[in-house]
Amino acid sequence: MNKVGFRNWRDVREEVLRRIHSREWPPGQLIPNETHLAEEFGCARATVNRALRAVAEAGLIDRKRKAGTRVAKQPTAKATLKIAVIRQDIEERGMKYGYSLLNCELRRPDSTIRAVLRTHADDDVLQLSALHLADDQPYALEERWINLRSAPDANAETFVEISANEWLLANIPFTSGEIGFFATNASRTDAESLGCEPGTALFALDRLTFDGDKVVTKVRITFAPGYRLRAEI
Amino acid sequence: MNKVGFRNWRDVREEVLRRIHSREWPPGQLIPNETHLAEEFGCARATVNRALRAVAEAGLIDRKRKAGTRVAKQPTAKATLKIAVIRQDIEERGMKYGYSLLNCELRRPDSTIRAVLRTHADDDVLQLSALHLADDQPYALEERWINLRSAPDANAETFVEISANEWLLANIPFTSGEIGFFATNASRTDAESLGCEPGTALFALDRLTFDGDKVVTKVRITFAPGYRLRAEI
DNA sequence: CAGTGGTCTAGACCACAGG
DNA sequence: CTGTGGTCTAGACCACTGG
Repeated sequence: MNKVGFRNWRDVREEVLRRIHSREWPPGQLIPNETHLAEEFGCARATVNRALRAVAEAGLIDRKRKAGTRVAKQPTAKATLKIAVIRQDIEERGMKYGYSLLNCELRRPDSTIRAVLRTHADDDVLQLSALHLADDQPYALEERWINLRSAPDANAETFVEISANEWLLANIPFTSGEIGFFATNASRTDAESLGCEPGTALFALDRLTFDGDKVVTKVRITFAPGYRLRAEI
Repeated sequence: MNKVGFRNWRDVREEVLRRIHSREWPPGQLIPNETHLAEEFGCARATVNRALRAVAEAGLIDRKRKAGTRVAKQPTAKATLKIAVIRQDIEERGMKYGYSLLNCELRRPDSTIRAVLRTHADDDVLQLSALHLADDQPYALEERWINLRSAPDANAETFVEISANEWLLANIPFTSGEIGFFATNASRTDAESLGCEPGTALFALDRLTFDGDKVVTKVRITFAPGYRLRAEI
């Protein structure tokens, strides 16, 4: 319990991580409270708090008022994915970005889409599909429905020069979203657009975007064969 | 510029988010510095800092010393995935968890695996495959290689009662990892294990786990048809 | 009820990087 | 060089919750 004299919260965090990693503080164990650690480390309690908060965010400890801080039994590995604009994604890989609008029209959606977008029965929605290219090869197919009540300005856009993906991000604010990843066998039209055989396993995602409780847009992005979504833990 | 008297950093964060969302602070714009905002909000600078740090972590603003704080032009949507233990994943969906070890043996790996695990040419590695079941139906296939230099105790385990997935998490510390998600057509053996037709599109992930610079384990998890990985933005 | 983490404050110094 | 965010401190009060 000697004072060590750590200078900043990162040092404290590293020391805490070391103790967890070395099993000096084994999984499930209650660790000393902030005041004790501050004394031991020779710093202010706020500094210890900052460090422990960071470790807690990483999922390695669980903190509860009164109950204290425990080393997590099963550190929940959290992978943070940056969902970038597709163009950015491609350019970061050092490839040339290309874009091609396949279809764009106002439609009266079926009840499934209507339910998802939370539109009225007599609302039209903008439905479009487009292809994103990397080095002139198909990269991803974008199929999108835009709720014109949430994004009325979209009606004035042709989406020929700029993809809906980028236009929406730049022009329509959103507050939250849901995203789901899955695998799907290429349909005949998928295969045609992406230049692969029907039945090929394709990585795809569905994303639903909200502005408050209004649905802005629903999009499905189906990637060309071989796509991998990477993340770090 | 009246004092508003926000009480805590969450209030400050909400106000900042509101201004960004309403375009009062449009994308790309420089926002007032912490001292100004603290005055305006009638709180300490540390409180403003706490709030802005949270907003920055969410990807909505970019902060640089001296350059100040700007509203991000393209808010990088960040989805945080909790990669839970499979059993936990299944139980959280209210289903009964089952587990069945298919194979477990010491092997001299081929050069590809050896390179990935960073083992020596004459090191054996533990190779195993297992099936995870939900309500007695195949849920996911686990194919794993364990570096015995990083996890020597694994050699004493049979992995009949407890999956390697859980055993490793509970017994072998790790510091970081890489994860990749992709889609794959079911091979004949995949199809047999998971009870589907060969060729079916399956969602799969590869994960590589490190303890410092030592590789602990490489695992591929292939999910039964219909699996969706969900996240919120 | 009492102990723990959560937060705020006012002030200070520092590190970085723009101009 | 100078303005900005980054951080630390000592002390204080609060909110939650376990026992």
